[in-house]
Amino acid sequence: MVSMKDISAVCGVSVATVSKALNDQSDIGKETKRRIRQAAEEMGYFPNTAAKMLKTNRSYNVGVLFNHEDYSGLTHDYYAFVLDSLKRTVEEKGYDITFINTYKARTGRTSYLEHCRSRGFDGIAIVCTDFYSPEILQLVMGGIPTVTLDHLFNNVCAVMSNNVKGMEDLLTYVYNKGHRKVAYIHGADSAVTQSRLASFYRTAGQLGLSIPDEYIRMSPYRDTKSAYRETMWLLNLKEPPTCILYPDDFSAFGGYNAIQARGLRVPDDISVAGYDGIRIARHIEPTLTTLRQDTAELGRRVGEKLINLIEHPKTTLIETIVVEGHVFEGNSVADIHEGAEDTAAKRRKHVGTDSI
Amino acid sequence: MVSMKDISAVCGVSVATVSKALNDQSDIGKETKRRIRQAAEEMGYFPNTAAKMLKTNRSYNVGVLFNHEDYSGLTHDYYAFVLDSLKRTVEEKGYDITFINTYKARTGRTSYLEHCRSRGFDGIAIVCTDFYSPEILQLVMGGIPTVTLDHLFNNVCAVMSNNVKGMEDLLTYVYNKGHRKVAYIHGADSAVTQSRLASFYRTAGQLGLSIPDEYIRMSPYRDTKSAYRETMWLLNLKEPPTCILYPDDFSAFGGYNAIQARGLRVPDDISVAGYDGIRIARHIEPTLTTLRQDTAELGRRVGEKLINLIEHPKTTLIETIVVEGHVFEGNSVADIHEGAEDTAAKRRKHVGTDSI
DNA sequence: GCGCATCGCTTAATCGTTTTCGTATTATCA
DNA sequence: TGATAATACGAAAACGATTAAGCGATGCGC
Repeated sequence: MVSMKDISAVCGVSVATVSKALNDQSDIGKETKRRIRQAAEEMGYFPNTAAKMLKTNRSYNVGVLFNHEDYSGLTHDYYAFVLDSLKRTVEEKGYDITFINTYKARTGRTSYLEHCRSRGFDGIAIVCTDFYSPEILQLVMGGIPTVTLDHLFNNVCAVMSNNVKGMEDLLTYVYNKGHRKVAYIHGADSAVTQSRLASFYRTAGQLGLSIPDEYIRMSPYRDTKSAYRETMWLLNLKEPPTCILYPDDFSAFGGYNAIQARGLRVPDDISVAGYDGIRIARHIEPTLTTLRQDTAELGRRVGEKLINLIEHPKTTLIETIVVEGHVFEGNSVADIHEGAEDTAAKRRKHVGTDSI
Repeated sequence: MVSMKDISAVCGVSVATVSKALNDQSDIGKETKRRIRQAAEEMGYFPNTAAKMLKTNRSYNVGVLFNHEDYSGLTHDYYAFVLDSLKRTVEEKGYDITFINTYKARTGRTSYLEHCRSRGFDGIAIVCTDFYSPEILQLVMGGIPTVTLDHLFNNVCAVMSNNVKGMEDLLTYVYNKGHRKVAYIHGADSAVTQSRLASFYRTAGQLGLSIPDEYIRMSPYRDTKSAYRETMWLLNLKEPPTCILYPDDFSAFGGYNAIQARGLRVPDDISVAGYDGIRIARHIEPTLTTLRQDTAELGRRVGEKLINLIEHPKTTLIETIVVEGHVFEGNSVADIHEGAEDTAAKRRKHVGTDSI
């Protein structure tokens, strides 16, 4: 490990001079600077981050919180894509990403905040966790620049996918396709679920849709089995819906299965829409119509905001950034307008009809 | 940020004593140790990792290389699950995970190795990257304890999914279901592809299967469009296969689509098998029969090996660890034994038959 | 020629730890 | 009692960088 001292010895200058030359400070002669930089290059010098950190209190490292009880968000398409984009964004600016955790084999369990302070993270991004745990509250109050994803704390920057607009767009899309009997299987209770559900009701009202209570069901996120059951329940109604909205794309596939098991077809017999826009949804037939959240943009905005907070703490606004999604039009929602030569009919003609 | 100096002042001892007390060294009085630890607790002390690192040359931080040109492995189910497991494993032992990258906004681009040395990683896991780049070679030769996933370097520990056994099991499974005309769409050239392909040929030979050249096709990993085309090509053969093996599960779904577009059904008309065992494959009907790789075990073994290398460099074997997968039996492969009351027939009866 | 900036570099302190070596105190034993 | 050993603690150097302050040399205006 060649250090500045080694370079200073070789070049016959002091370490201070080396430091300044390498950091491109102004009070070093041109020629000296060149000599030093060349020597550093030749000797294979690279700065010791720990020493730099100790001295400057800057780590150029941001912590990312990404824990869930049972599974880490890594295995969740939505979060993984956001993280991927976040990673690119901060790396381009010279920051590294380290996962925040709570283990400490040698000293026993530590809190998230202690972990972050120990590591000297310049900032933290809270992407996926149980936002209601007191430890998280302690963390966001800890004074380290912080950005959260899809959750709002007082006085903390947040980047949120626009769930209100998203649900509005999705329901409106379905409405415009002629659907009047729309069921919504929503996810387990959370801030996100609340927004979507409220938006669903509001939009339904605006569109003049009347939604019977039995059309609103609950199924935990990403639980295909449960979505299957709820779908069956809806299909068994005296007056089943013509379209079902799901908490997420995974669940929508659970719906596909139930519908198929009943000998029905998507979208010919019943329409389905998901939420998220995970990759696979575009590769399975019938491709899923879903509200595609802009994960690339979400991650980018989290990263940019965080770095702004770090580098310009005074002038950076504490704000909530809202990122829009859009309806990805697959072919899981049929156009059922009166007499419409709809896709379902076209398909039926093409493939030949069977059951029902 | 309360430091040891603060504690020493409060307790009326030297910082050396504080350090020893906190590190549970033997040459400190019982009572003093208690006092110091209590004070540290009350004052909210936590060690400054940078200072510790500088002094001890240990970071308790491992670097993970996880880059691909176009997408990071994060968005890839297989790698994401491995990383998830790796993360748990090392965190339990008190290590953090930081992504290795190659940006350095302030000093220009750096090599992977420089980045690792700068950060002082105790070890590195190379999970997903272009193993043939010279920079990777430089990295693994850099003298930092290293474990690679699914790639073999000289004198470097590796954890490998058993592709030979995997393909053997999968093909044998398909054979046992009665299939004699088996096509294999393999992935783009790589060590992994080579193993699987070789194993495919060898196993076919052992089973007495003759595989016409036209049954062997190539399609890049996870490219559903390409898999679609290749599937079409196979279906257009004078004598199409009864079963198609795909490079991965994503591609298999591309196959599903082609088969469906032809008005055929999986598995009634043609059987399909994937590779990987990504989560969604178990939630789409017909559920995909696939070689499920044991991502949890793979990640765990990478983590354990790496920490052993770090903590016991002398006594830890440089070896290749092979992890077995297993055939996950979905219902995408039909039993086509002569006269078998197979699932396909059952399904046909149940659902009612249509086209073809 | 004198005062004063400017330039280019050095000295030395500092960040928060760890660790070696030394020393004062007490205990042990012949 | 005096020598020795064990115990408990402190002083100080070191890790590798940054940075404020200082200082000699040069150039410039008057």
